[in-house]
Amino acid sequence: MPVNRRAQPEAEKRAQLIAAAQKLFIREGYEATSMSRIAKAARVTPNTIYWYFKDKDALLVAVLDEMFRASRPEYQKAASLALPERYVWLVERLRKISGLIATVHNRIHESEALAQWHAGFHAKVAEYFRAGYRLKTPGGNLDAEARIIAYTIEGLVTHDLDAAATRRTCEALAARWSPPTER
Amino acid sequence: MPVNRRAQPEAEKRAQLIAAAQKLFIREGYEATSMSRIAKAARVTPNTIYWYFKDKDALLVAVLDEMFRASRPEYQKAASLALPERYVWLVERLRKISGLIATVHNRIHESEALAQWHAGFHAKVAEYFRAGYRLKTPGGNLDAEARIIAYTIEGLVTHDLDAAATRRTCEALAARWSPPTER
DNA sequence: ACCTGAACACCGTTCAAGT
DNA sequence: ACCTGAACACCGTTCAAGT
Repeated sequence: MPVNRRAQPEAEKRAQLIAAAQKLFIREGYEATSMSRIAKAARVTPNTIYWYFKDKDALLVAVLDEMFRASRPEYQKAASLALPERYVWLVERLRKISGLIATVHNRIHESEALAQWHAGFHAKVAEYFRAGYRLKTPGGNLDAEARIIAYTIEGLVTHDLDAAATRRTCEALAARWSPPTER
Repeated sequence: MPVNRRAQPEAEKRAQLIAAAQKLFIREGYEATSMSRIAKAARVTPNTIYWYFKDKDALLVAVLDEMFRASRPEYQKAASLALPERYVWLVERLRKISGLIATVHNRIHESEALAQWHAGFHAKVAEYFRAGYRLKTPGGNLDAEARIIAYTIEGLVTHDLDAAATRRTCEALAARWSPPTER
C-alpha cells in the first residue's frame, strides 16, 4: 500500500494552499475569493483543494488557526505594554483582518466547524482574563467585565474609527482594571 | 405619458417585496435567500425585483429601514424600563435579527448603500446617548462610554450566551451610568 | 493516494422584447 | 411604465476516470 506518491509531502502542500487562501481571504475577502482563484494561486485545479479540505469553511478554519499560531510571538511581546496601549495595539492589529472576523460571525450559523473554532477562541480569551487580571472593584463580576472588554475590542475592530477616538475608548475600557497580578 | 398602469400602486408592491424579503432574510439568512425565492414569495419573476430595487443590498437596506420604523413604538415603551433591564430587553430583541446584523457588518466593504445605512444607524445611537444620559464619573469621556455600551450590546447579540450571563453583563454595563436626565 | 476534466445545480444580474 | 423569458458569467461541490 503506497503512502505517499506526491511530488511534495502532504504538510507542505497543505501549507501552500493555506498560504494562498490566507492572502486572498485577507486582501479580497472570503466571499469574493472563489475556490478557482485559490486553486490558480496554488497552481492546482479547484477540485484538488477538496482532497485536502472538506469545504471552503474548513479551509477558512485552517487559515485562522495558522494566523493565530504564527502571531503568538508578537502577542507575547505586546504583553509588556501597559493596559490601554495593549488594547490599542490589539485593535490596530485585528483591524487588518476585520473582514475575516466579520465573516466568522456571519457564517457561524451555517458552518459547524466555524462555530466550534469561534467558541474555542472566546474560551481562550476568557481564560486569559481570568489568569492574569483582577478587577479594581472587588465586588464586580469578572466574567462580565471580561466580556465587556472583549466585545468592545471587537466593536472597535469592526467599526474602524479614527485613532484618537479608538484611544479614548481603550482608556475608558482600561479604567476598571488593575495591572496583571504578579506571582 | 402614462404614469401608473399597474394592478397595484407602486408603494404597495414595494411593501410586498420588502415584506417577503424581510421574512426570508430573517428566517433563512441573507445569503441563503436567493432573489428567485423572494420573487416566488411575492409572485413575480426574479428580474421584476430589479425594477423596484437596484440590487440585493438595496433590498436589504429597505428591509432594515422598514424593520426599525415598525419597531419604534416598542422601543419607546421599553424606554420606561430601568437601565440594566432595558439593555437586556434590547439584547433579546436584537438577537432575533442577529444574523442580519452580522450580514450588515460583513457586507459593509462590498456595498456603499449598506455602509451608509450603518453609519447613519450608529450616528443615531450616539445621539440618543448624548441627549439622555450622563456619566457617573464626570471626568470620563461620554462618547467613549457610549461606544462601550453600543459595542457590548452588539457583542451580546451576536454571541448569544445564556440569560444569566447576559443579565450580569448588562448589569456591569449599567453600573457606569446615571439614569436619564430630567428636563 | 493523489489529482484532473467535465459536469451539476445553483447564483445575482442584464437585456431585448412584450404590453 | 412595468414586467417577462432567456441568457450571461459566474459559484461551490461532486464524481468517474486517470496515474
